[in-house]
Amino acid sequence: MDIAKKYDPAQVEGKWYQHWMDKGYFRSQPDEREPYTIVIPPPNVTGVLHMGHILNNTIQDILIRRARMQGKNACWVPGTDHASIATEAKVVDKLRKEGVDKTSLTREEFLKHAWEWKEKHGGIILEQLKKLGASCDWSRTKFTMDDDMYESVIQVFVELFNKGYIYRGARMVNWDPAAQTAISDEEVNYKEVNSKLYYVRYPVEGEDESIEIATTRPETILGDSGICVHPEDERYTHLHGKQVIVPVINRRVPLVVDEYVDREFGTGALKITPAHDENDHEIGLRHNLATIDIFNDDGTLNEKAQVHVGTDRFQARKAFVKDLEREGYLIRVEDYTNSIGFSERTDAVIEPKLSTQWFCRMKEMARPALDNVLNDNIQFHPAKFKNMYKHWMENIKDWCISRQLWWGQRIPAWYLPDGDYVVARNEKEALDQARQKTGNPQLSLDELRQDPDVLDTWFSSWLWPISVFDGIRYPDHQDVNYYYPTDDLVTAPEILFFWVARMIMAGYEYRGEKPFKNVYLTGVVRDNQRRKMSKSLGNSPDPLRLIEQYGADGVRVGMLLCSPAGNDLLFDESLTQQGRNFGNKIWNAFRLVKNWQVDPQTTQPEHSREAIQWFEHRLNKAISDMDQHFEKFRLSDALMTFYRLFWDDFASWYLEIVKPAYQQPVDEHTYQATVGFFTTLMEMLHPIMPFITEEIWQLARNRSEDESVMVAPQPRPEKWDDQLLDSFEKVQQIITSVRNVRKDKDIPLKEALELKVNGPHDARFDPIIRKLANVNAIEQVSSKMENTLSFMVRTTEYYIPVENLVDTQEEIKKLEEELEYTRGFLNSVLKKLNNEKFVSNAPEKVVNLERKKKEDAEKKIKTLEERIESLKG
RNA sequence: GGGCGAUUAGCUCAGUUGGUUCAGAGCAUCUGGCUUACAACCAGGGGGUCGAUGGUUCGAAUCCAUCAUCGCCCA
Repeated sequence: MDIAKKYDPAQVEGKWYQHWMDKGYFRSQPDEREPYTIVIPPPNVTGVLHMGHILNNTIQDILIRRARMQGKNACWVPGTDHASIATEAKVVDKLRKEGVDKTSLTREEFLKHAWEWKEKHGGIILEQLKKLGASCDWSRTKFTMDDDMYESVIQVFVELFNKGYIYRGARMVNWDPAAQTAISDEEVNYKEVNSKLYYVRYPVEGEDESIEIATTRPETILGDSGICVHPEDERYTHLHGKQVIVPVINRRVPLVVDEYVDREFGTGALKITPAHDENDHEIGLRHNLATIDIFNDDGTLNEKAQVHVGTDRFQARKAFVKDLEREGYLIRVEDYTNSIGFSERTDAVIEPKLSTQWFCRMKEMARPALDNVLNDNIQFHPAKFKNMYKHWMENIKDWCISRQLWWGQRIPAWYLPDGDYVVARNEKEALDQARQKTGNPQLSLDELRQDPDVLDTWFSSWLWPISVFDGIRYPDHQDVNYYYPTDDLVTAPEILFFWVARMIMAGYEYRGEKPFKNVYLTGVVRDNQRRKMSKSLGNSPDPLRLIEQYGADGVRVGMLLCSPAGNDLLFDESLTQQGRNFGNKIWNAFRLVKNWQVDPQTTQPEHSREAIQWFEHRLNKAISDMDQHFEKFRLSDALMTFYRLFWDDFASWYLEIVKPAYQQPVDEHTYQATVGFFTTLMEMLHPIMPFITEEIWQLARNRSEDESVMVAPQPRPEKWDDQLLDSFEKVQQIITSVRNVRKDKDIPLKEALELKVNGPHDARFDPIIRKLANVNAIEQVSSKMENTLSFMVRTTEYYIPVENLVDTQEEIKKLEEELEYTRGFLNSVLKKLNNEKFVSNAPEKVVNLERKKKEDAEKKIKTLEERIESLKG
């Protein structure tokens, strides 16, 4: 067989992916088998593949492929979410470049553009995942704005509203006065800026004194409706219950007490502007203070400010400071550094603004979501995230679910002419309700006005594990009954609250059951300087380029090599290279085996027979180790277990033992066993490196058209003998020692040596020692030997007789060093054994071990001493 | 400011309920090799008082306390 010297992933990967697709191996339908289900964390429809996706989807693919090979009915549902904010921003941007202003379009016209954009760009990321080898059931691909998904969201909104969970309320939003829209917290960039801290005096009514406050935003004084001090602050105790006069505009406001106030900051007195500060708003609510909104939407002052009406907020600040100064209220100004929010889109300073929004009550739904994580019905990997989750869930706030956008599920609320509203699944139901509510059967649809806002994208994705199986609209759908609850969710800790927690809530609310059993939390992909990978830094490699260069298998391995669960991972391209090198190693090992001539007449050498036995045991232990790693979601460790098994045990030891001499044939037994090992190894590795394993698995034996490693059973461990493995380890040490002697004394491998053994020695693997160390005779002796080089493995001494090469002084020195170390070791053991408390308190097993150590050490010391004695002659 | 977590070899990390020569792995590094599967390789070697201090214990990388440094979340 002619096999390329270097493995070329590019020639292999596309071919097999197509083959798997053609065979329908990714497809899943409910049947009598046990299901294993993953729903993909839907990537943003605007997105392109980045390293985070590579990590996340590599892990999911490993899990799903492994489950499939374990005989489960594996179903991985792919899809994307509509990402209302990001997508709308992109579409608005595109239109603007074409000279079209969003405000000149109707909602319908705009949405048409948005859908066009989605059709054109929306599927890119899923196509890219195919290059990675992702074995999703593509026939199930979902999008959060698909009709059925849209309908599910609306249904949930209506139902939760009817349950009393959804309500309208006031909320402080991040207002961008330039774009004149509210933006999310994620779109606010905080920057440290140099600003001023203004100290201002507020006269106390009916007293001859003033109270002093410090503020960075003096213009908001115009919206003040109170002054607040700490209840235990003695400086102000005498003022409790007084009224204070807001400077310049002379508004009378109460002085209230609240523990929120930091006595150390500024003067310990806080001005309260409920309309323009989140915390002030809360204090205002607690103390029934007025809410005075002094800004227009464009950031200019309105008539409620009373002065400087129509002036921009920053101009107004300057002007008002002058007013304060002129009228003697300004005490002093200090330089000050604080953190201010800027709009990601327009770079305008964010103005906190009160607005009416839709909210979803969280308290009731949070309860089961918290309990079932705390009691491990749902497990987080790593478990440390439980604490964070608990803290968050116990302090959960209601969820603001409305967004001032068009791209998304439009809120199914219709306002009546009198300002009241109805919530319904559609216009017809809304009208019916409205007529009932108003008692006016003549009311027409024209008189109703639907809420213009859409729902938060998370309000779609929290239903994802249910809605992709159409379980909201049809709770008895066979798909949802079969696949739900799903098994494992793989996602980033950043969205533990936004998404994971809410899915758990929706799961219990709608199915009375968890949405998944395990949550595997990946880290953040960073560069090797610990910087987050980002477009603006340009420090993220293009994943598709990496796949082209190193192969999907190589990229997958590279990703896993640096990804212990939950830790950030410092990605470096060299890891991908390591992955590719590993593929090449496997490939060349296969090339070796495939190029052997098999001769049925040749009898099996003893060393091969023993090696096969050993490797069988070694393999079973490795399978078991890998199983345990997978069970604990320690994918990195599972890979490393295999990596070492293949590279060290299989390639460096096993193959070197059974390898026939140059141009010699191999016997049938050994060949079959070796190919069998290869097949098993490929099956073990397949979930991690799907492509190369398929290529080799197919070439290893004559396969029928319908066979594939991806649907072959995953190897299960049989019993292994630890003692046998231990014996082999000794053999490895012997061989390494002989190699060291050769290197030390410059004895080429071609020159055969003799080996004399003094002490306990299991001769079982002697044929292996003969072959790998090129030893022609291994002989037990009972006395010290002169004129030999020596080494010890455990308590046994080995001699290599070599003429003229023995440097006695050097030998003695080496032995003395070892003697010294062993004496020290014995000493530490004796210390323990002579300790009455140790012997009486420690478990017997531990004490016995120490006794064994003592015996071995004493034996070794004796051997060494005698040897030194004899060398010294 | 509140909460959570981390600190082990040059780098990235393991180290399971305290107990086998327990201080480990991969990479990097050093030495020697093109030995016809593989230089994307082979054979060997070196390297850490487990962040600091104190405590509990017969015994601590592991448990407790304090401190230092770093990170994350929330405000």
